[in-house]
Amino acid sequence: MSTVSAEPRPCSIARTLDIVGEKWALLAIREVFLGNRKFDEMVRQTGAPRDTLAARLRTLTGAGILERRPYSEHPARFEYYLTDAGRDLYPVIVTLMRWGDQYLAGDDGPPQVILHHCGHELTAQVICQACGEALRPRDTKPLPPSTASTAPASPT
Amino acid sequence: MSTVSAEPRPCSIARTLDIVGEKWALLAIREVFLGNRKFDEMVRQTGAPRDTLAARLRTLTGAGILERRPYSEHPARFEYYLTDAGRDLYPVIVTLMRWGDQYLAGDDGPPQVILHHCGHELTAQVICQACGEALRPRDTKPLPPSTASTAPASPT
DNA sequence: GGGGTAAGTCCGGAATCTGGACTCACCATA
DNA sequence: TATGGTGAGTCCAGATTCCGGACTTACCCC
Repeated sequence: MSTVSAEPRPCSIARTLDIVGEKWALLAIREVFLGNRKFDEMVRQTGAPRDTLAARLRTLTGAGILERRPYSEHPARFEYYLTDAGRDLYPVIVTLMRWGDQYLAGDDGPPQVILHHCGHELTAQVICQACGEALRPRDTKPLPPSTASTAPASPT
Repeated sequence: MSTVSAEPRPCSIARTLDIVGEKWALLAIREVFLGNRKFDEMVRQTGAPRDTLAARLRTLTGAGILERRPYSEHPARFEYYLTDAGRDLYPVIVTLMRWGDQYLAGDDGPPQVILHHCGHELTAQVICQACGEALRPRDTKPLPPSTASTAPASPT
């Protein structure tokens, strides 16, 4: 029986992208990281259509990445804060940024520099948490998913 | 003069997302990292509409992230390979994956395990390249862009 | 009163996405 | 020889989403 796997690969990357895999979503998150928590400010800084941004903020709030907090009652006004899950997207943001700095910066260099508290400008690097070595694609090998998911939990 | 900055923030993240900031683009790249270089295989594994995937592959090829190489003449057949720029997207892929593993994995745990050549399952971690410390948002501070871009290269 | 700020919503046209069918050229099998 | 599969797309028509701009409501300040 060769079930020709009509289904796409189950994958954390795909799942993540279903939530944040869109330009304006990530840029909204970027703004919150930069400290801009207000709708209008995000519109200005990202250039997103107000409509679209409103939709994204709803999605992100619903997904538990942002939290919408009122800071004024009568003219109802809100600010967006990162949840823990949202803060954990920082690595995604900074790796995207690093790639852009490397491949898309103009003559002026990176348009935005981030300072690390160690005193240096931040250059994000990804390592293997176990051994601390800088990560290179060639040093990794995906395990066949069969190992984990086909076998119904038989820890032979 | 309050030029209300009608322009969105110049930003490496935004620029990067203009190229890879879409689900199917990143998933196509994921497939190539996993060793699936052929169009049909990518369609199967990602679930992307053929049309859309074809468009994304064109974009990525044009952006210098993938390279399209023929492996058969007469029925013209092609494979996609990562360029150096493409390989440098690995950090983005693995940080996305890690987030999904953390927040969206079901009871079965992460659907895809990657083995590092150190012998451990890969858990990607982002550090500051200068000091080696694990990166936390609170330890970073964006420099006002004025510092770098307004001043026309005066290294005072 | 006039202008600004703030957080959206509403609109209609434009662009994009989608699933499915189709193509064309080869190969393997019965 | 007929049948079916693989592979890399293209074509289509309908559905969805995106976009920019105008609008709303409620407050504050001068």
